[in-house]
Amino acid sequence: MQDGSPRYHKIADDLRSRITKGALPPGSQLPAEIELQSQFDVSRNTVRLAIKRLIDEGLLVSSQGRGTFVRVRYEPVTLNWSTIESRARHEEAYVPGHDQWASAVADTGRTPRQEVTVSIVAPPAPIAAKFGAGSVVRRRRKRFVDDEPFMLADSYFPLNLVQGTPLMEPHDVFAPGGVLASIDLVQVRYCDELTTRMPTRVEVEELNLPAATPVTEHSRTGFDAHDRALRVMVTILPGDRHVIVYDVPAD
Amino acid sequence: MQDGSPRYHKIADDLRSRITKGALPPGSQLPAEIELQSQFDVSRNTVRLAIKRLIDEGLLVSSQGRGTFVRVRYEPVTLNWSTIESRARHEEAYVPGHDQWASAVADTGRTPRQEVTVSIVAPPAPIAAKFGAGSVVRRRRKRFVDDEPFMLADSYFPLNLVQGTPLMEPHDVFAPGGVLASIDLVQVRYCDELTTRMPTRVEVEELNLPAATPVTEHSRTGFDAHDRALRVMVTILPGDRHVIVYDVPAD
DNA sequence: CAGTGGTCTAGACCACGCT
DNA sequence: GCGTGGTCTAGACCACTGG
Repeated sequence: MQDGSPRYHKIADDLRSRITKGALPPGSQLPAEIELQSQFDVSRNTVRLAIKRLIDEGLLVSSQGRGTFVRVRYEPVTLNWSTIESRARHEEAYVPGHDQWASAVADTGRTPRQEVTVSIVAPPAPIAAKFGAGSVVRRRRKRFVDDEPFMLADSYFPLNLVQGTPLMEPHDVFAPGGVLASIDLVQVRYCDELTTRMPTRVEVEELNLPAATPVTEHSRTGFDAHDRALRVMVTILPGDRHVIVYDVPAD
Repeated sequence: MQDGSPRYHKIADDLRSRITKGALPPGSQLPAEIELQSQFDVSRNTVRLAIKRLIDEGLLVSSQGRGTFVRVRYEPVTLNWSTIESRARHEEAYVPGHDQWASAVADTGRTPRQEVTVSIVAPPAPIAAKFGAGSVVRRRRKRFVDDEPFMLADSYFPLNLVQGTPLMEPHDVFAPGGVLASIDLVQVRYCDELTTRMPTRVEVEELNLPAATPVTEHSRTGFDAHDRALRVMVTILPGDRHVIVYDVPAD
């Protein structure tokens, strides 16, 4: 960069290149701010501006009382959304107690777990747009990996379709072909919509997200043979720990 | 929030609620920092911390000499990647000079444009993993909407497949069924991988991205009937202006 | 030119994690 | 208790935008 760029940019550039060159490997601790202050001969605030810049790029994390560290990336979980609810695939590869997400996590040598809460709610606007204004059942799943919060998955069903079924109970429901098949509703196609954004404050706290971690909001609507929406599943996938895959046939 | 939270959090909360309640609509200007300083009776740095927090959430943008404004969101462009290169679809809906991206942009009343540059390069690692180590042709497209940079799309082809074809020339190539069909190569399936991350500094500058704008990196690999990779297309989609759609048949 | 945000200083005290 | 980052102050000057 030119001479014209501010000092904290140059300090950030210096530290960034130390990181990408491997002189500061993931997990290693940066020199204390006081130390950097004298190394670069600037005030502490200027050091902090440089560090903030790298935190915003997702390269550093800092925590009060401990220090500032080069960020350690999660090993990503790969989810193939074109087969995740395939009936055919489930018949061939059904593992009791594991859906595809849990299997993908277990494949990386970690331990998946989920907490389920079920409630009857007035539908939020995007859900009402698909089902109409009637009450809906929300099955909220918070998914953990090695006991750390990892992702959120909310499923919405029209109340009249699921009342009195096992889906109303706050337990895991695993079944070949997915939860709807277990109550004799057949989805013949899905429509998935993906958007990418910064997390809300609530999501940051629920998922314990480090700074500069964007999320993908994945919304899947399942339809039956009469093009009636049976279910909407909204998944919040932190970008630092997921890869999303689709297999697409050409026609 | 409790009394324990820092002052700049409370100031941010106050401003955030003014924004979400509509008292500060998109595009409106915030009071100057000096003004907020006396309104909240804090130092200017504390005001700046609060503002930075909201910038990081994507709610505000500020520019030197002009002021700080409530961020105006783009009207998103919706891309359906399950039909974007469909031959069937192109035969029915072929518009000369428009691919699906350009059509999606035109649908929102804006004007699409792209700049194409072609070069022969050594393949970057993820590309080499799919094609092998031979030289590849990179067709880089920078796409604009109303003359503002909007997204990046790089296509990679093995050199031997495209040498001497129109794909080597730095012009738009539009054809029913896509560019490969135009040189008699037939892709029978695609594999798409999506990841979400913060943009690199280079992407921030190329795309003129506001702070707190994450990107989706979409990578599509096309295969022929012998499962040979014919092309890899890597697309960088800023999260504030795109919705990605997939239609998925159940099986 | 006046007014805005951007950069920078040199201090101070607080909150947290560790040992 | 010590060392870390987190919060906060009260200034200063610079760089850019717009009338």
